[in-house]
Amino acid sequence: MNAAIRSPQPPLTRSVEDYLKSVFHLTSQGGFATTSDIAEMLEVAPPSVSGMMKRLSETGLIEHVPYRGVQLTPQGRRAALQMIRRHRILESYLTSKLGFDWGDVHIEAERLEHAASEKLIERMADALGEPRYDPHGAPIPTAAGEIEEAELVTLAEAGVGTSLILQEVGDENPARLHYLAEQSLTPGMRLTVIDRQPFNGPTIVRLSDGTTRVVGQELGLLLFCRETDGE
Amino acid sequence: MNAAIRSPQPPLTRSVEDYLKSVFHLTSQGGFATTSDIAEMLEVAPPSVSGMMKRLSETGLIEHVPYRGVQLTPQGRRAALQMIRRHRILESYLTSKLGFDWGDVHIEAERLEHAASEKLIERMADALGEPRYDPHGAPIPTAAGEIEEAELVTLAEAGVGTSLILQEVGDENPARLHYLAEQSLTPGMRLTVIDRQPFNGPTIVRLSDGTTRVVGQELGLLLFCRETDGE
DNA sequence: TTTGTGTTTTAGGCTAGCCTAATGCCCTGT
DNA sequence: ACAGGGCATTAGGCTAGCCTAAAACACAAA
Repeated sequence: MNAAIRSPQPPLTRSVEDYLKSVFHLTSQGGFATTSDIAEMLEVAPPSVSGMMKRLSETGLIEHVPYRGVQLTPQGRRAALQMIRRHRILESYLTSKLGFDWGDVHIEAERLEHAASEKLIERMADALGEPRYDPHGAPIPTAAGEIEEAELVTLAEAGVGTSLILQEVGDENPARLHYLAEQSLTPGMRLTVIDRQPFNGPTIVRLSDGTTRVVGQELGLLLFCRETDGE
Repeated sequence: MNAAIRSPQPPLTRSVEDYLKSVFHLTSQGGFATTSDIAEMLEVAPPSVSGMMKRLSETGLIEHVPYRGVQLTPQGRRAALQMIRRHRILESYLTSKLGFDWGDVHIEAERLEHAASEKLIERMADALGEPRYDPHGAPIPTAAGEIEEAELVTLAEAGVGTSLILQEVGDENPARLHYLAEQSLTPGMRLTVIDRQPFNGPTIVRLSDGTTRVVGQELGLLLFCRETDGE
């Protein structure tokens, strides 16, 4: 039927792309993303989310269980992962090729990810040598839509005495990132947990250069680490 | 008055940026940009242009003479030149740093120019060594908003016997650009006009390598050249 | 001077996305 | 078992930007 021919994937709007990313992040630990969580993440009012969820479930990008929340369909997940790939490749490119600070790249990538073509992203990935992690240590989905899922522990909950490698900084706040970089708390750093103060107190770690750091709980919860006892 | 504090320049929307660019291009030879010319350039209906012109003249970006056309105010011109700078820096960066074909960069830059920050553009310009011309030979406005205005003659109207340097290709059509590149008709090329057929016929030119090209009027009108008799 | 033609503008309508206010649903705590 | 609180949804409205159809205008030609 001639009339039935329609674009296989009517291009998503910027808003839709943002909603999909939010749902992806909010459901990455499983479960549903709630209306108010999405609203908070995107800084819109909850009714705006309800409206959008309705549209997105009509177009098959999400599954909406009224009064419970939403999850991505396979199609929605694919679109979300594509956006996350774009975002992380852009962040990587901006830092390593254009001298951007790792605290500043998020906001820049946030705008560019909606405008960059597939081709541009792949050229950038190519120029970078197909990076697997972005500047914050977050895994970059492949062009095919696969993403690494590692079991990481936050520094704030790592056992005293364990040896760790700081894998990922789960934050995009420029001020916090700037501070962490000053403290050499960047992905790849080897850490040993020396001590932790009680009552959600700070964690004391030794770095590979022998110096120590005192990391409060707020920051400790953002530092995702891999245990490396043996090595 | 506290309440009177407002952002000095409420950020322009994508549409507004596009309209300003159109008006700039359409008035570059002086005079007014007409509603229908703008409509054609932006591929929208004339009433949409009327509506936008009304808004833009209220915000002081253009001067609207009803039933006659519009011109940019100094403020509008500044904004337009900034967009054109962005566009041309992006085109330059994409071609020289990311291996894009000069026929493909226009469409990519067209989307990125609305998303790229000032800072990104300046980093790119810096990485390129502050280029003065884009890949098509068009002058890049300075960050301060100045643009070179050269007196160029099109190949189709250049006198037989004159020596020329191809300065700028006034087209963004990928197919035509691809063809011109194949023919080595790219900015910087030295040409000598050998002959021209009557009745808007083709121009025959000799290139610096001694080979000749037969350039039809349609293409000839897009090749802007500088005369170089003496040198 | 009037008329005709083409362009511009006005009128009225649509969608995407956002908002606030009002209502509806779920679930927990008594 | 149900009352209340909190979250989600519906109702109704707004702006930007687009559209088509109708009206207004300018200007040239008769």
